[in-house]
Amino acid sequence: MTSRKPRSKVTVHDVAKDAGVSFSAVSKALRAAPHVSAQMRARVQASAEKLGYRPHAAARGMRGQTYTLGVLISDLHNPFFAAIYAGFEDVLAGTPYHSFLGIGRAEPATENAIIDAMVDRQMDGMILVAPVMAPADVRVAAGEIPTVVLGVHLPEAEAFDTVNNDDELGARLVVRHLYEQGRRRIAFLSLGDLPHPDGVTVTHRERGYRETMKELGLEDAIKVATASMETNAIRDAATRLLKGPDRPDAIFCWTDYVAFQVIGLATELGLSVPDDLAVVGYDNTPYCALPQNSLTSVDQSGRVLGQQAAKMLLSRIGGRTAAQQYVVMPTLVARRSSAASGS
Amino acid sequence: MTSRKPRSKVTVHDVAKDAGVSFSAVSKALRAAPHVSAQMRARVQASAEKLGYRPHAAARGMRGQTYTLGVLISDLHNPFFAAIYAGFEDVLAGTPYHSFLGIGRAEPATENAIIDAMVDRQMDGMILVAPVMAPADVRVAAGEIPTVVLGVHLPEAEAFDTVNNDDELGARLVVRHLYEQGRRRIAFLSLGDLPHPDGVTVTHRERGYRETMKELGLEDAIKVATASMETNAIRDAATRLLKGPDRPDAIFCWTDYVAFQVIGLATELGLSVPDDLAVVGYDNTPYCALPQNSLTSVDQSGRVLGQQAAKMLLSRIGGRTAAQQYVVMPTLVARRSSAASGS
DNA sequence: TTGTAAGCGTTATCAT
DNA sequence: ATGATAACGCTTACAA
Repeated sequence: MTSRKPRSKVTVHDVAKDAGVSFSAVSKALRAAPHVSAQMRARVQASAEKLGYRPHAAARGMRGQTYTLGVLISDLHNPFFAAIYAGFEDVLAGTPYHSFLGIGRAEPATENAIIDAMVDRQMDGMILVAPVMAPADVRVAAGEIPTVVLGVHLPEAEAFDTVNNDDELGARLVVRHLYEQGRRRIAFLSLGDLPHPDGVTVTHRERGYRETMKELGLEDAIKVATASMETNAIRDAATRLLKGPDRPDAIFCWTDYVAFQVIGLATELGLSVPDDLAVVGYDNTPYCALPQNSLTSVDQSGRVLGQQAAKMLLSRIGGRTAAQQYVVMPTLVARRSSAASGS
Repeated sequence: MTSRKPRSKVTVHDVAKDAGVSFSAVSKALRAAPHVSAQMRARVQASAEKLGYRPHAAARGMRGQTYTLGVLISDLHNPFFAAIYAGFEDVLAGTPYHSFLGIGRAEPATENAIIDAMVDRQMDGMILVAPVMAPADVRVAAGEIPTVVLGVHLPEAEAFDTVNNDDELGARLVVRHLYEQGRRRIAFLSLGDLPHPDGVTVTHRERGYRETMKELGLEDAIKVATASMETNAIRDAATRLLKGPDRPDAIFCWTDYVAFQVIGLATELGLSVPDDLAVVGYDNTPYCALPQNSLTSVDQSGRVLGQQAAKMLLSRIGGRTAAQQYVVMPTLVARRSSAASGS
């Protein structure tokens, strides 16, 4: 049973009066600051509880912390981010912090504007999830408040921490799996129009793809197509692949949603998945498991990534200054979409 | 080209010194307050620009507005909310306001905690998207800051505005459409375990379903199953429907994701969609259009809902006190999943 | 251990 | 039209 009490604008002064102590004692007692007797703490807490005291975040922000963390997410559509955020909340649940999301729409200008807004609001820290802004700008932003970057490889980072899955390895797993299933003409469907491709996950996935193809002696079969996230762009790029010469017998898509589009298009064109065409995605979002997709995908355990990012942010807020890099190993989840052809 | 300048902690005092005026003049000039000469405004703006001045939101929050709006969203997984948020941003783009999201996880306690956090941070207003908390608590919350509720029917609302699609009509469209396609044993797969079902969209959809079934003389065929949003719960409920006696020839699912699960399960059970079973969803999310789903669904134009909610919130912040109710008409988007059987 | 006092950067109210 | 001054509610030295 939850029930809201109307906020009564109770201040430290009111609590102090009720408890019969000074207002600064209240401030200390409530934050469990040092040099406060247990007796004092008990009295203050009782009064605060009774009056329904809630600290005024703006006032706090002027001198101390706001207990607010910002999370910049590039795209609200991708269900993978929901998993990341869930992990984030797992860790924050036991703390006095609250988190709020800003949506960056995968535009550098928007991302920068949101970061400004977070800094202006004196947030205690922020997590940037798969930002597409310039790495140089990330560096500057991280100089303003404690920052953890998730989903961009910036190993030379000093002012902030990074959390990633090993995208190159994920791509390697995919290509080797497809090879084992008998595929040879394996194409990679990548993300186009990236303003700052360096370090971005898709760039690393492409590298893993290219290198593994070479290792397998398939250098001549390397084929990379690109498309922005608009439905039509994906459709056009996939159509060119499937109707062009040397039709691939497998398409590795940089993220699941693209793979779903490819499966749909292939079906429309009368191609059987997986007999005529194997399709693989990345992120292992919930839709992959649906039988009509049954999409092979790479799982990078978003929840763990989110948990790790939150832990690192808290420790950085706690005073750590040495940068940390966390990398989790992805795993391949094989489903029908990449079964051996003719099986 | 966007480039971040390091935040230099420039205050109104610094700007005042540079411009050679008093700091209070700066405050007024920058907000375009009345009784400020054009000359003064120009000088102040020039200095502010030069120094990279950015108002300190926490300090603002203590006296005036924070220019921060909160958006409470119940579930990050549902791509429909992305459309709503896009509409919201459409309107906010031309204003000095920034919006931040809190994720309520469809739990009343979490929702209340987030609203508290928003109020404590002195946000200027909030939009609650499909909250599941008690209507009484919504009322109390709305008494604290300007509020617009989207996705809950509360026509008696006084302290806040509401924005909705006509869920009852949406359900009517679905049932009549299925009837026209020759379906007679039409089941409704609803959401279970709702702590406060009154006014919630799914409740209205169920009502529309029941009433239309009666109007069509199908009262005896009314069958309502419920499932929470967990994958297993949906699967179990759908299995009971499809393996039980009097198997329905159509299932109307309260939201698209449930419908995708049903399509998958039906396929697994060897049932043809739409020949053996028609499936219909609600929200018309992007996945509906994929050929492997080709899901008939009800479009409630989330973007328009979001735009409307934002406009109403701004006008309420601007001083309006009379409550407003906005209702948009949904439309049915027919696809293969509900085609006439045997066609 | 507790209380006093000084800010934090704004906005708003008053003189001028 | 402009400038000085008093809040806003809190944290944090510093004094008692």
